[in-house]
Amino acid sequence: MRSDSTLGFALLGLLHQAPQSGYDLRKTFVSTPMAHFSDSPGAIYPALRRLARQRWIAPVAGPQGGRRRRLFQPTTLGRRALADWLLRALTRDDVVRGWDVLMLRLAFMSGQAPGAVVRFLEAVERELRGYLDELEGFLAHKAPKLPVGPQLAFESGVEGYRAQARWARRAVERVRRQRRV
Amino acid sequence: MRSDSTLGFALLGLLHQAPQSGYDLRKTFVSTPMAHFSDSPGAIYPALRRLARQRWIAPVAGPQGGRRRRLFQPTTLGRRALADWLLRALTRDDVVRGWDVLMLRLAFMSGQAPGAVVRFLEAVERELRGYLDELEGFLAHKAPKLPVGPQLAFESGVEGYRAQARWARRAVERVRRQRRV
DNA sequence: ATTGTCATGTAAGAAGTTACATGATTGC
DNA sequence: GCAATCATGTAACTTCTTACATGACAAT
Repeated sequence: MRSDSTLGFALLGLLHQAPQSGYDLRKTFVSTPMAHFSDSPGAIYPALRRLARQRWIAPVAGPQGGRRRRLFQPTTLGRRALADWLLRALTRDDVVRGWDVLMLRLAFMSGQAPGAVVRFLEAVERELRGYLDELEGFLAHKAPKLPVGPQLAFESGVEGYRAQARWARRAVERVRRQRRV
Repeated sequence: MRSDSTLGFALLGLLHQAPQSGYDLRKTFVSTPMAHFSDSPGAIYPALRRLARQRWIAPVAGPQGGRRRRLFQPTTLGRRALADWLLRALTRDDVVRGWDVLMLRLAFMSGQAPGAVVRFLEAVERELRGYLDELEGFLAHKAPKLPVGPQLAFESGVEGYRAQARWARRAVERVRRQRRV
């Protein structure tokens, strides 16, 4: 049992920051601009049960009295699974089709081994440059023959990847500078 | 019956360009860089059956002999449904969370009423600017207090929306110029 | 006491994934 | 004849969505 949905890892990462209830997690999803997860109880409570079933999280004794709240906390196994997921080697596919997931991993990565963020960002930039080289070929030779609609849609994609590559470059420099201090 | 999954509309749009078989559509998905749809038969054939069941597409008599192939073609009802989907009014949510779907709509929009593409792109830019205004507020006041990871992840998002806004601006100008000729 | 909101949950169904199954046809 | 591949399909499973259900606490 070494896998879960993205939602599962998002919950695991948030619980790693602080033990919380399902209701707390839902509130985080509605009030936070960074990730676009659903706040539906039909997704969150079953996901929490999945995590609990495979012993990645466990209930914590909360404050007695007041409203009923079930607080959860990652287990040792869960922390290891989170670290594995965060530090997993990057693939081209992660960068091309899974940008949101990558940014989720980046957001949770601060607490991991020093240097992990730098290595992660360097890998992101490397894969992006590689993919952009492929795209430039298509852009030069085949894209001009397309109708306006598809052509614009394709260019939007290319511009997106370019922007991400620039962002990655600056991010690497910034994190390197910070660590040196 | 006025809805379907994104995959359903992608198939409908491709069938509108030319009657094809499920196998043809799968090949389009693997060989085309613009949309990242799955080529799995377990997704495509059931989706085609859904479309056929609600009378949006119908089988066409293909060339006799040769391999067995079931060609499909949109019905009048299906063409109308496609047009409705393509020309549907834009929401903030379409732009913020559904970029890929928007670009799919743009790619299929060439065949629709003249001016549709311009109006579409103008709406995209308008919604993007509005959302960016919201983001700038967060970026100035709350983002600096975040840890590096979340901060970078957030900035990546902002950079993405900025790039899309620039792209939309240029796209509007280009399409306007073309139409004037 | 009653009403609202907090907090957790479940049921039914949609859609996609992986993996397997099945013929038919083509190329050699 | 036989292997490869073309082409369609199905089965089991996972996850998420929408909508409803339930009860406990809080405020008045």
